[in-house]
Amino acid sequence: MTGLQSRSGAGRRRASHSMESVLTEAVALLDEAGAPALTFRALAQRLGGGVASIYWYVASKEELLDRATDHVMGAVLSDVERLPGSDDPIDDLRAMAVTLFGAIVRRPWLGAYFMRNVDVQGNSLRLYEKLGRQTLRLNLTAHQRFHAVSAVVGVVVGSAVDMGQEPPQEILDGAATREEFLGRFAEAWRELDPEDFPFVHEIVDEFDGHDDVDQFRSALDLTLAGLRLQAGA
Amino acid sequence: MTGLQSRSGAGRRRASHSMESVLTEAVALLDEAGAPALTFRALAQRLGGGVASIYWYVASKEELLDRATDHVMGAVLSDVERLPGSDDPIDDLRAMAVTLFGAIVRRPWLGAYFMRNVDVQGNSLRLYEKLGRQTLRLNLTAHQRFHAVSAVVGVVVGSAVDMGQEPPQEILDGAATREEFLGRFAEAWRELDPEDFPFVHEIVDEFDGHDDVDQFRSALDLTLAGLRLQAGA
DNA sequence: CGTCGTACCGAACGTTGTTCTATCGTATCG
DNA sequence: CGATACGATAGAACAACGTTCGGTACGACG
Repeated sequence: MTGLQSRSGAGRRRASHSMESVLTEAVALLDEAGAPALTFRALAQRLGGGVASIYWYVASKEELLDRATDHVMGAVLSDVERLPGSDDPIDDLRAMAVTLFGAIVRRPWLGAYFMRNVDVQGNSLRLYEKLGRQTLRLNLTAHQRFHAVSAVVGVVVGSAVDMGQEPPQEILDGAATREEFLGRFAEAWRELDPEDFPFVHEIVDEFDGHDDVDQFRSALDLTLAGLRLQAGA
Repeated sequence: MTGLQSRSGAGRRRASHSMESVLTEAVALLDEAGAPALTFRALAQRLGGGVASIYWYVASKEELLDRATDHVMGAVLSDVERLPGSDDPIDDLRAMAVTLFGAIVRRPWLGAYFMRNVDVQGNSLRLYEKLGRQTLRLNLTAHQRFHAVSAVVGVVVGSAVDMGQEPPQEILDGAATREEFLGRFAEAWRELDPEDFPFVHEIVDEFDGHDDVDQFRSALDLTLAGLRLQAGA
C-alpha cells in the first residue's frame, strides 16, 4: 500500500449526471442556504463530480439560475392550474397571486429571479398568460389589461423583494429569531423623536411582529380593488 | 539615475480622499455602468489611491453600497420635500411616489438597493416617514396606514426591479437599442399559438414600445384608487 | 525628540465564475 | 476486430473579486 493511487476497488469513479439532477441539486442548495450557497464548486461536490462538468449542461451561472428558476416555476404553474376558479375573475386573480407569493415565501431566493426572464417558452410566460387570461373576462381595454397584469406581478415582486434579501448573519446562526430582529428594529424606532417621526410612531406596533403574508395580501387587495373599480363592476 | 524609486520630483504621491469623495465616485461608477462596475479596484483607481484605503472609510462592500444609496437618497428626499403639496393626501402620495420612481429611472441600480436597509437614521427612513405622514390625513386605522405605505413602496420596488436588471450585452454595446430588443421579444410572442396564449396576443402590441413610467403610473393609480376607496373618501 | 493616532497603500489570501486541455466509455463503421 | 467519432467527464489554471495584513508617511502633542 504505497501512496500511489489505487486503480482497483474504490478507485476514482466518474460521476454521471443529467440535466434533471443538476437542476434538482441546484434548487436544493438554493433552498438550504440561499443564493450565495449556489456555487459551481458546491454543486459539483453534491453531484460527486468535477466543476467543469456542469458546463456541459449550462453555459453560465446565469443560465443555471434561469433554468433552476424555471424548474420550480413549473411546479408553481401546476399549482396555479389546479386552482378551482370562480365566477369572479378578480377573485381568481387574487388566488393565483397568493399561490405565487406562497411559493416565494417557501423559497425566498425565488423573489430575486422569477420573472427576470419572461422568456419565450418559459413557465413564467405561461404563468403570465394564466394571470392575463383573467383580465380578458373583465371589461377593460388591451392597454388596461396589460397594465393590470403588470401591476399584480409588480405587487408580488415588490413584496417578494422585501423578503428575498438575505437575513443578517445572526439569524442564520440562530443567535436571534426573526421576531427578535424585527423587535430590535421596532425598539430603535420607538426611540426616535415623535415630533420628527409621527408616522413611524403611529405604526411601530404594527411593524413589530408583522406578518409578511398579511402585508402582501393588503397590498394586493388595494390594487385589486382599484382594478375592480376600473372594470366598472 | 538607477532603477531605484525616485523620491523627488514626480515621485509617488499619496492620494487624499474623504468620505464625500469616496461616495461621490462610487455613485459615479454606479451611474456610468451599473452595479457590476463598482469594484474596490475601479473605485481606488478613480480616487487615485490604493485599494485598501477605501477600507478606512467603509468596513465592507455592503456598507459602501448602503452609504452610496443613502447618499443619493438624500437628494431624492429633498426633491420630495420640495414638492408643493395639495389638499388631497392621495395626490400628494402619488406625487412623492412618482418623484421617487423618477430618481430610479435615472439611476436603475437604485432599484436593487434602496429600501434594503430602512435603517435607523437613514434617508430612506425619512422618506418612509414622509410617505406615511400623508396617510395620517386619511381616515384609516394604524394597521391600514402601515399596509398602505408598504403597498405604495411595494409598487415602486416592483416596477423598479423590472427596470433595474442589467440590460443584455447587445444594448450596452449599442448593437441594439432598447426598442429593438423589446421589439424582438414582441415578435417572438407573436409567433406563439393564439389558442394557447390568447392574452399574450391581446397585449403584445401594448408591450411593444411600452413606456416604463406609464406602466408604473398605472400600477400606482390602481393601488391609490383602492386606498381612496378604503379611506371612504 | 519621541510617540501616538490618522490616513494611506502594496502585496497577498481565499473564493468565485470560467476556460483549456485531456481523458474515459460507448456506439458506429470499414 | 480495430479505428474513429462523439457524448460526457474532470483537473488544473486563469482572471477578477472582496478582504486582510503589515507596514509607511505625517501632523499633533507631550
